[in-house]
Amino acid sequence: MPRIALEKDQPFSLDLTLGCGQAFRWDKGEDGWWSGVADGQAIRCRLKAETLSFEGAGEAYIRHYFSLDTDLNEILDAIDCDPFIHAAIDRSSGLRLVRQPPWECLCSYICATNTNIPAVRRRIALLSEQFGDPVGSGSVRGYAFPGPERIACHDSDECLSTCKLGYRAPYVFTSSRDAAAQAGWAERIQNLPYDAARKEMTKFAGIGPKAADCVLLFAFQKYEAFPVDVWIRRIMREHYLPELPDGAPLSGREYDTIRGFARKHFGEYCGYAQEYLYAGREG
DNA sequence: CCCCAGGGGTGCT
DNA sequence: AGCACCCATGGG
Repeated sequence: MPRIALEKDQPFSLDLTLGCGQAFRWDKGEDGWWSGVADGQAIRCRLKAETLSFEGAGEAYIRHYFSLDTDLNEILDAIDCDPFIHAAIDRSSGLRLVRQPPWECLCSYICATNTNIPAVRRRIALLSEQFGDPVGSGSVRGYAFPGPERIACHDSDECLSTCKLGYRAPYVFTSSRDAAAQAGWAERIQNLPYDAARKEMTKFAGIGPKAADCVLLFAFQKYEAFPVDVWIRRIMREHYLPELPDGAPLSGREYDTIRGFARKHFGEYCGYAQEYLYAGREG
């Protein structure tokens, strides 16, 4: 079993990283091992003391996926600018943003509109079982997330009817056609600055400002992105922007107010601040 | 039965 | 441009 010895001064919590809701394909078994599929690899891993054990992927991929090359302390120092975020950082120390496969991430956040995390996980699992290839062997098995062409090759979004996507099915289908038609879309987005990348992302069907910010943060490492959902909005109103309305639907203007405040207050890594705030929701 | 959820598209004004 | 309304599904 391959292992990675973590550097002493670099905090890393596997539980917080995989359990915070940024990725939808990981499960923690009774034995304490996490299992999931990423980039067509069925992976099992466990963190004990300062050692990350893993199988199913190469060391370079594991380091890349978990952003182990990122100096987390530098980022946390940068966003640690008030007592509330300081407490959130203390509470969730070691949470890292992973590097998700772009297409899977895009699809995941189309499926994440107006719903909850368990339902999103089910939809992504169904899509993988329905359209993806079985991968792995022995104790590590699963289904690869299907490339866009696996969905785009069908005649209509009816092919998605078993995946419980509801009104999101036509969005997934249209975005599959779109992504399949332009092979280099992810590299193009990756090479754009945040604002331009965000504009490009919202051209995909079913991707609005919120979903675009999630994909930019979780798949493209655009740490200036600050996704605002009902939880983050509540936290920001209660702790930073008391003048925000309570109860009314979140308008585009209010979204930009919150996003703009966060960018100025937390700085260029405000996306990391968002995830630490989100991880501490409900308590 | 209810209300809520990591919202976006459409259409009206 | 800003706003109202609809969307289909699942969790609690």
